[in-house]
Amino acid sequence: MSRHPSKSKFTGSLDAIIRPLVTVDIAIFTVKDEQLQVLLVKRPNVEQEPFANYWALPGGLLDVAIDQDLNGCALRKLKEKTNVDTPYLEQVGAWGSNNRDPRGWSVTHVYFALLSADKVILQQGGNATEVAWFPITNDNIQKQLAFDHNELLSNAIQRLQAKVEYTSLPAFLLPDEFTLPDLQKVYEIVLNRQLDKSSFRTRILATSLVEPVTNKMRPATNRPAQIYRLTNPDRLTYFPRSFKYNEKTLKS
Amino acid sequence: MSRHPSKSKFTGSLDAIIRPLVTVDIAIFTVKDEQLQVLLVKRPNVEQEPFANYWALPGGLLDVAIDQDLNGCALRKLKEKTNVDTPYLEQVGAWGSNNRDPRGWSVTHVYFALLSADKVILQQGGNATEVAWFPITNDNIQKQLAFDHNELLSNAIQRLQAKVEYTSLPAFLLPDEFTLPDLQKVYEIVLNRQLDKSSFRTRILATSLVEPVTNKMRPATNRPAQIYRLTNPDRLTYFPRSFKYNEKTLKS
DNA sequence: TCAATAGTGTCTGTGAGACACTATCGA
DNA sequence: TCGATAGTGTCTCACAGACACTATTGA
Repeated sequence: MSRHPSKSKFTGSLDAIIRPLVTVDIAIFTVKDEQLQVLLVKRPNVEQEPFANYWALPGGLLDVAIDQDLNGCALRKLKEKTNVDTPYLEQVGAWGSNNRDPRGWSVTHVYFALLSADKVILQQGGNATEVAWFPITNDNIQKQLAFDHNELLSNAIQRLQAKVEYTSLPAFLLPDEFTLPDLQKVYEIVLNRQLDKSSFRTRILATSLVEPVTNKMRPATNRPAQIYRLTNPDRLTYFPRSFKYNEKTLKS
Repeated sequence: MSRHPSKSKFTGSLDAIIRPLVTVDIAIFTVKDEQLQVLLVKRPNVEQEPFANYWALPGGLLDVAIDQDLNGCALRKLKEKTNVDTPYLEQVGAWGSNNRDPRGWSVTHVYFALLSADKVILQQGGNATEVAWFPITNDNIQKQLAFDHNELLSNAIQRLQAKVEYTSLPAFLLPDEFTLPDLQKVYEIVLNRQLDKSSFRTRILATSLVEPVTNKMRPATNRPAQIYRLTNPDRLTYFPRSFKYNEKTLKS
């Protein structure tokens, strides 16, 4: 296949086809102040831009001149807002219809990213758009967002929570070095429920997810905690069972 | 939001944006001849159509005039090929890049559908395109497909197999009435490995997935089998644990 | 010594897997 | 009676959850 086929012999027949708008939106999550938070941007108040002054997921139009692929587009938009370029990034899905954007038929591609709060430098600038963290409470955001972004965010949260039940995803929300109580706390924040300490530790230590940083303890006014780091910072660990495994049927 | 916003006040600014091609491709699975099979169509041998005579996943361009949303587009294309209009349908994800289609930047939205073979009427007609079932052997298709469809299909198969480990998905590959040995057989075909009869039956009957059709047995030259049907034909059942749950880490 | 948090041990329950066993049909 | 497949019972094992217990620090 040709890489830049703009003058390919195949282009002719498709020029007449009406193409929908194609966008990417990202739910960027972090844990700050003992809460799961998501990054939102305020939409500009300018002519021809719908949902002026509404808060929205960061994202926007795919740029066929810049973006090589969909993931690259998501990474570009993430970097513009947070200056982070190697997050945990996962595609949640695509939503497309003739009525989700007043400008016409549009398809958006939703990603979620997980970041440690200490790695983010919020880019409050550029075109004067505001950028801020908002807490997720009761597994949702308490705010009316632009477009169908409430639904998109809700799906991203559900995906996140579902995978947290049986994977090491929350580790990507922490700094490089952390204690097991830190890790448990992040699980509890994302899942919005308490976990048992003993079974949590057994489960984590039964895998090779983390390794202790030898002779490094977190000092405190109580018993100090062993400091760990990820054995393989790019690997997602799957646990043999889900944390809770006693509900049976869900909607198709 | 306006439903048909072609004359909206917001349209003006976006006319200059170069938009990628937007398509939908579907991996339509069934079980026939004791094999998992996928429906493929042969690409036409006409001017300006890339990959002439290659087999491909059914699908193609989104039509903003006909399709209300992405799922609707997938259902339309499914119906065109199989005449089925209520399959199990699930979005696998989106793949978009500047080099996956020689005609230019394109995004495709991959779905998989599960059908009982007895419900399908293959539409061998119209524009003389060939349509046929191809078996999945060794968890893959042994054939060079058009575009990046080998990769798309491979992802659909992986998603299917992963979910079969802990859901009732294979039930959608069977006729309305079936026996438990039938159901176990379909699991084994999709997973490409044997399952233990006793634990399989315990697991299925511990849920309300199926109900017996009273006094209806499948006659045979041996002990006849009880016939069951789905308690709720549109519901997907999740089992408390995966069939196999002893592998630990996978790539991020 | 005490408060506070880190970390361990022990017991229970659930459900998957292995596998031997019984049941029921037609030929 | 026998072959073949349907269907059951029993035992083991892994792991989540509950919860009581011990360990280690600074103030």
